Amino acid sequence: MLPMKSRYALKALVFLARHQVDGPVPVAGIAAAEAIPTKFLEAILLELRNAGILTSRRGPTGGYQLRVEPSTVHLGDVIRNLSGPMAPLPCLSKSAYHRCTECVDEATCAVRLLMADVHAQTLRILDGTTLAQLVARVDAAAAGEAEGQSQRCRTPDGPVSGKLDFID
Amino acid sequence: MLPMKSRYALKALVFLARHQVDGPVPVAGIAAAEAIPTKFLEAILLELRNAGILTSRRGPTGGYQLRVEPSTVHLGDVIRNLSGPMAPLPCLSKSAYHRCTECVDEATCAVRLLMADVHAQTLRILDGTTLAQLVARVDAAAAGEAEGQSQRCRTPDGPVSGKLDFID
DNA sequence: GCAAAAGCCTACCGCGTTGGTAGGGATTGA
DNA sequence: TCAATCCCTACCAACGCGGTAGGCTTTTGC
Repeated sequence: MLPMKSRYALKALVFLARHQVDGPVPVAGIAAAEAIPTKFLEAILLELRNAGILTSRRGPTGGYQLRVEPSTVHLGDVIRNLSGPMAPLPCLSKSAYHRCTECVDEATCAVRLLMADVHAQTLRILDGTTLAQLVARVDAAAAGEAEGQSQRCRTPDGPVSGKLDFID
Repeated sequence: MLPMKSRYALKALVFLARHQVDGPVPVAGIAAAEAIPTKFLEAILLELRNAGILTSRRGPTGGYQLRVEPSTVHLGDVIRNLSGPMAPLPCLSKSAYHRCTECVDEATCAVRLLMADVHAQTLRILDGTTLAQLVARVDAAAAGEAEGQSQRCRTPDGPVSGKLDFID
């Protein structure tokens, strides 16, 4: 499960990308628009600021604002900054690697071989997608929804999106 | 993070696939070979038995044994049975779907759009890989290791395995 | 210069899940 | 009948998650 912290952060970033021209947006405004607990969001935006993604201004007319272009914000970094490494096994994390105590031989560990693929695909998507691309996809989805789904699957430079039909 | 339950289960299944001909294998034997706490593994194998993947026999010469062919065991099902749905968001799970309370519009939710791809790829790999294939990959890795890595990347009908170089 | 609006900082906390352990009962083969 | 093995119930400590509370600091507008 993706932690609430990361979910809220992504929503807030999309919101801020949309309101770039408006100057600083106060936390309360974002919280209200996206239905996020205000004080919790406060802590999240602070972390994003410390990560260099946002800037802040205090006092009336203050608030948060993107520091960099949406096209340079990689979503994997956002999640990593807020919720730590995404590796499904400690032995697959580069930034926080450590051996699985139970692993007899890492090179031939079945679990590791399997999850390495999962991890690679996850990173390909999350680090390969920027905030700008995500905003574009939301726009496309909104357009498709409004126009009665006439233009489905218009995912720009999009991921596989094949017709998978697995459970869960 | 993949829970220990699922990791242990996968290791045990690979072990059992290797020892199919030996008849039932006692829990203690698997636990010793794979460095898994015995009583914990006991509970796990019981669940796999209730899921129809294993059979058991009691008394001396008893133990656990695969009930079905390794080529019919899909690893996604193993993980689901032991650790529940794998969806990164509740609104992406088919078996345990429920709306995110904070989600204003599900169809245009940025987080959902993004994670849907991640989830699809995860399912493609985990539900698309069988126990038999996993055993084969372990063998291939062991062979490659022994032969001084002369035959790398021989992943049979394998996943992408491109040269990704992301952090974490 | 003062009030109000906003960000910043520290501390705390209930709850559920994870990763087990303990102990014993039920079966079954030698 | 003994011992190995599976089966079942109960319990439990530790940790992370998802917040909440309360106050301090900076800045703007009047």
